[in-house]
Amino acid sequence: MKTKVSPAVIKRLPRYYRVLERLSRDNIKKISSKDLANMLDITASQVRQDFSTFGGFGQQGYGYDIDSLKEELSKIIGLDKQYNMIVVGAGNIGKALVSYKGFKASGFNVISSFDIDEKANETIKPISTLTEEYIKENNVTMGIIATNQEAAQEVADKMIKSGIKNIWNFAPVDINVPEDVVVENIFMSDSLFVLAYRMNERGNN
Amino acid sequence: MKTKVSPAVIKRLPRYYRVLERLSRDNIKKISSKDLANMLDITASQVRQDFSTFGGFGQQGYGYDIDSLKEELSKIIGLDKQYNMIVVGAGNIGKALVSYKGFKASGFNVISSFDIDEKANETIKPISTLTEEYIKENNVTMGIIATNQEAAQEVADKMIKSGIKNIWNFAPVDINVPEDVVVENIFMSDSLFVLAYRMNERGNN
DNA sequence: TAGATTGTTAATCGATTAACAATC
DNA sequence: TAGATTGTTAATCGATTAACAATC
Repeated sequence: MKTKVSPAVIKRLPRYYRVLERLSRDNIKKISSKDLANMLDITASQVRQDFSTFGGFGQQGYGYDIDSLKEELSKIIGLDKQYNMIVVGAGNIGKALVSYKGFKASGFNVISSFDIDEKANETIKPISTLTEEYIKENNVTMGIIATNQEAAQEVADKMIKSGIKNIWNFAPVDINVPEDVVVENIFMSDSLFVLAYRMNERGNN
Repeated sequence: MKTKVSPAVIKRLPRYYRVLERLSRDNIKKISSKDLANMLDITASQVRQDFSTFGGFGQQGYGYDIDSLKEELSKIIGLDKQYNMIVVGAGNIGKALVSYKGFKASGFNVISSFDIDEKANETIKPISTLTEEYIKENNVTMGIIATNQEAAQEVADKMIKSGIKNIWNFAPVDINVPEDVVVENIFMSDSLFVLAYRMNERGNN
């Protein structure tokens, strides 16, 4: 068990988990690093190296027990916990996140939506009601920014002031936060631009 | 000008472009690698190294001219072109992508939506009409998969059969494609899981 | 000219892969 | 037991950073 897990390893954890979930659903009991590596298009060496970071979950001559490996990864990532989240921004992305069932199934609950335009209604609250009290009372630990670029920083500041320390940002801009706040970005247009680059690199019209 | 640009560099191109766009909008004329690096939380050395991959756009003792650097990056990424895209999957994500104005502004046009459930209407076409002829006639070069996990592979196959060689995948599953097809994934839950991991690592409740 | 800052080469750091003894 | 496969150490590869001569 290392004290500091490398970012490269952390980024692979969800991918391992995703594959293990499928194998488990298909009632497969064990898998070798070689076979798992093949499924993920990486090397067996890397699979073993990665898992050994957390102590090693395999058995020589046998491989890895899928259910217990999945269980271990689930704990490592923190999927054995519940997360209450709020989303700010009631555009299409915001709505998509609220209605998507997959996150809820993993313990991520979007408990309410806010919007900067004070178009309050039953489902969307005005942002003025996003307060420290609200965050505490509802045990909110994650905030989702689904606003446009312009509003993102302001919304982040408001979240942080209310006590949120973990932010999932969908606005296409880097936000500045104090050191103790964690931000994870989904920059869709960055991904689209990379697709365009790779398309042109290959002449894939 | 290197023949093969490293993935790490490619991934940074959209970020450079994003910052340069803002600077240009703010009417700033020049910037040094040092200042640009500061804005992106990377080193000045990396900025210069990255740009020199493409030939070097700066001037000693001066820095980089923002507008011309932005122009160069735009060409490198391929933002001087238009891209016609179709999206398959008319759930929330699909709808969000269709309605988002930001992509269109960069030359990415979602020209139509399809759905596997043949709930055809004026805006959403039945997937049976996604044919080679349609793709050719409408000059479609990118396909977006916004279906659930189960349908993703089938949709990818159909896209490829119709002649699409570039896929932007939002379904939470790796899809298998021939060598000449480019796939760029947005795995939202992977990002959320990484956020959870980092939150727990820091005890950020 | 003198100061600033690039582009590039060399050094360092981190991540991936190979190899193999340990052992189920 | 013999074959399979792990966990780990060492070697390689790739990416980042440092340093500095070139030059605007």
